[in-house]
Amino acid sequence: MKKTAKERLKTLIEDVVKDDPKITGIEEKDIVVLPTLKEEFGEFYTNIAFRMKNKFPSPMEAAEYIKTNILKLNPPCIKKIEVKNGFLNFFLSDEFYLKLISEIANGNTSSLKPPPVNKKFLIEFVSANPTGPLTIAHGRQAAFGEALARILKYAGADVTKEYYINNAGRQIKLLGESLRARYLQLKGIDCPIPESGYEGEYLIEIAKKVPCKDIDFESFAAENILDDIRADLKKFGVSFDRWVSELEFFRTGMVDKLLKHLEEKGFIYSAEGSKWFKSSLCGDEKDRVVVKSDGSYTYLASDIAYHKDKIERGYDLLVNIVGPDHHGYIPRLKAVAEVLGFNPENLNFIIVQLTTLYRGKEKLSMSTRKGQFISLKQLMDEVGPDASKFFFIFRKADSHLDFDLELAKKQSIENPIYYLQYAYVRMKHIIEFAKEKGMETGSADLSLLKEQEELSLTKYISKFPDTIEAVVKSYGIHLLAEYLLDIAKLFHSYYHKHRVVSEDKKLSSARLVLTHALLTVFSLSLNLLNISLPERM
RNA sequence: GCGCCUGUAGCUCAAUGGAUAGAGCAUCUGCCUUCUAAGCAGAGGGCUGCCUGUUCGAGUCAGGCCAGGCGCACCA
Repeated sequence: MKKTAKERLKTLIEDVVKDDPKITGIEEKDIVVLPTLKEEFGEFYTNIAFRMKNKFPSPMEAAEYIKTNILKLNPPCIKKIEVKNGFLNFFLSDEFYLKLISEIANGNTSSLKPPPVNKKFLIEFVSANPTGPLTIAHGRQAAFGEALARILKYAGADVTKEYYINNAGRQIKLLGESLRARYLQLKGIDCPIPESGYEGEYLIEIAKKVPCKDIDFESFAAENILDDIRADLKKFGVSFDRWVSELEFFRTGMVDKLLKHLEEKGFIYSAEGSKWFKSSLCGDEKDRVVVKSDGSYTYLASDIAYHKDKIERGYDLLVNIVGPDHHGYIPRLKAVAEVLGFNPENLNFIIVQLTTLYRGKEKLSMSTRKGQFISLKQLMDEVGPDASKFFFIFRKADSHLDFDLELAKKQSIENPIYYLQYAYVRMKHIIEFAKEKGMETGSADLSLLKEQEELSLTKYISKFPDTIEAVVKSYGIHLLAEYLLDIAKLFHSYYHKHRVVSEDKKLSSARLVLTHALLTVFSLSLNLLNISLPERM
């Protein structure tokens, strides 16, 4: 695997620092190289001089010392190093950049890869109960999970996407009773929906499909709803490697077996007519019921079995993407992990906050009970899957999201998804236009790319792997979306200031190479974000 | 009452403990004979909710307040 520019710089610093008696107390983790936010500071910087203040009179002098020693090695990728305010700022050589875009434009994208993530991930997400249609909250989780999985995979991780179907328990029982009531109502028999049952109209539609009164209403309802959920997700462009059924953990006896085992080990005890899991031993505020006094199981009981199953399948990291209504559930699952011998730190929860829908200024209040809610399907029908996905992911997961339906439909600069797509179409169009004119890029002289915008764009391309790395580290998908918007802005600006295809054949060729490289980064990024691109606009 | 999340420009939001806190929208001013103006250039706009710490350095970390959202089941 090819080293990124950042890694190369890090190695250089390590080499200089490692065996120098004047420099002590610096460990590998102290050597941090980061992309800069401003061009005046070069492309990367390190703050290592601040870590060495005891050995040198000032960070400035430490920085100068390191700078001198790095330059002695005469590294080819560095144009210059500047010491400013104690920071070492690295400016990479033109050759490095020109080689980079030349490779990318020619289809060799190895330099766009981040340092490999050699880990096995299991990402569980959506996992909505099959008791009703997917909501926009599920939509945001779905968009997030799919994009995260794609980015992790791109970074080299082994990723499994999983949907856990809660098709057992009280809610499903209520669902079955609600469907039965709807069915009987259709037959003219007065039968009320049970208390706190499901009153949504979708059950009437399903009731129409019920063949006779002797069916298993629970599984009939759940299966029908699950079919809709699958169809919605498919339309949304979200797929799963596995669909795991809660019922199976009961059918195979795994739940009973596991609870018994945990009881023998003293993690489960009986009290007040129920059985309790001692989650308070591992950080939960209180113990939790696993077997109710009526002998039925709580959700936690089967979830223990599910997580045991996850752990046994052998993953380095278990990622659960959940809504904010589940946050109280996290400590007990962490306790489950600990009791089952899995490091709770490797059981990660990503809480995707809620979305508030607006239609312009008007806030759409939603209430499932009153049947006033917008489903994911309705959202897709109104603004389209791509715009929906983009709005869902271009904000941090733990930020509440305001989603304006009017804005998402607008075809103007106000709407970032159109801004991106327009940039993409422009790139494609330029390349096609050049092709019609019979332009060639094969023997382009890239040293002709001297404009400030061209250099900025090139540097931005080189930061792609760093962006991916940052996403992997923080699960912050929005960073990639923002990166893309930044490139789009730079490109639009470049487009207006300079012509790619002109009378100057040599210059045109060089600029076409850059455009090709940009297009590659654009397609790749949008693919990772699971957003499709139009051929024309 | 307890827990989680949030609080940054008029609005919606970025910013991995780094340098002068950045974008977009909105407002104002310019720009189409050109590879798509669904676009571009420029201007104004800030006590990062408040207070105390930790640090060479805090929007970021810790503690305490204030405000908003969401949870606190033998539901899932």
